[in-house]
Amino acid sequence: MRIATYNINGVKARLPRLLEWLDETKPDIACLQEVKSQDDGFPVGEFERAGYGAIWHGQKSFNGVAILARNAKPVEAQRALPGDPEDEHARYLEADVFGLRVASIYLPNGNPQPGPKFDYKLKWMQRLRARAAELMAAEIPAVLAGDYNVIPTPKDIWSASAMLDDALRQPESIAAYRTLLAEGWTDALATHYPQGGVWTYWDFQAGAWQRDHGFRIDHLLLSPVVADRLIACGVDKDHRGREKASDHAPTWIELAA
DNA sequence: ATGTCGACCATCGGTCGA
Repeated sequence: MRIATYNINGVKARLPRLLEWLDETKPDIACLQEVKSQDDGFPVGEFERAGYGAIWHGQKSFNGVAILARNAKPVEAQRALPGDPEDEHARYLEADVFGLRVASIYLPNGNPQPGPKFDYKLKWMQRLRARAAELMAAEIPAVLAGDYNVIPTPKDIWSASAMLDDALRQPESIAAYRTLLAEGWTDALATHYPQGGVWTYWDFQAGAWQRDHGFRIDHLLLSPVVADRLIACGVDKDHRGREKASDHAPTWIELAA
């Protein structure tokens, strides 16, 4: 079973590319972020024609997450991260599908830092930790997939000295991410590629793609029983280089049946 | 230092977020 996460940066602008990717790679589950569409503008019919059931949490202009499943409809388990009723951002969706609990996560970017956006990011990460701990305590087989907006180590960016002032590399952001790992979650790509050098994002600016100035911020975190089933993982890098591509590449894991 | 892109409002450019 293949599970992918893909920050698509606008579902309407990327729809042809997205349908092409689904057809070429046939993930069983696809977690999407930065849908950038209101609920009623989500192209559910296009996905259904492609053989994918979908649930989504939309928002005008920004954010927005979705979960697609091949020849199945995910059963929604949680909409929005618990812990702050005043948080209106559409950044979290959780569903049961194919015997797994799957979350699609669009973690706040947090720039500029310091500032209120960075404070929001760190509070959001505390809430994610609490939710993840609930799933862990209940021993639910789970995959927390998405754009974490965290560069976990210096091996996860093209230059160890790049972006040091950025919210994605702050010690507080990295510590919050590492706390998840310390509590039993497995970073699938980090486990499979300990040497690093695997990117999932290349900025649109400054020729970052052409220079391979990327970094790794799209992560799949696996609960223990799911980690035991991990047989392969990777990044569909060539999709980043196509016409009208997102600035992220699809990132995936393969689980033993 | 800068380089791009999508959504939106409301046009044909500016603003925001990334």
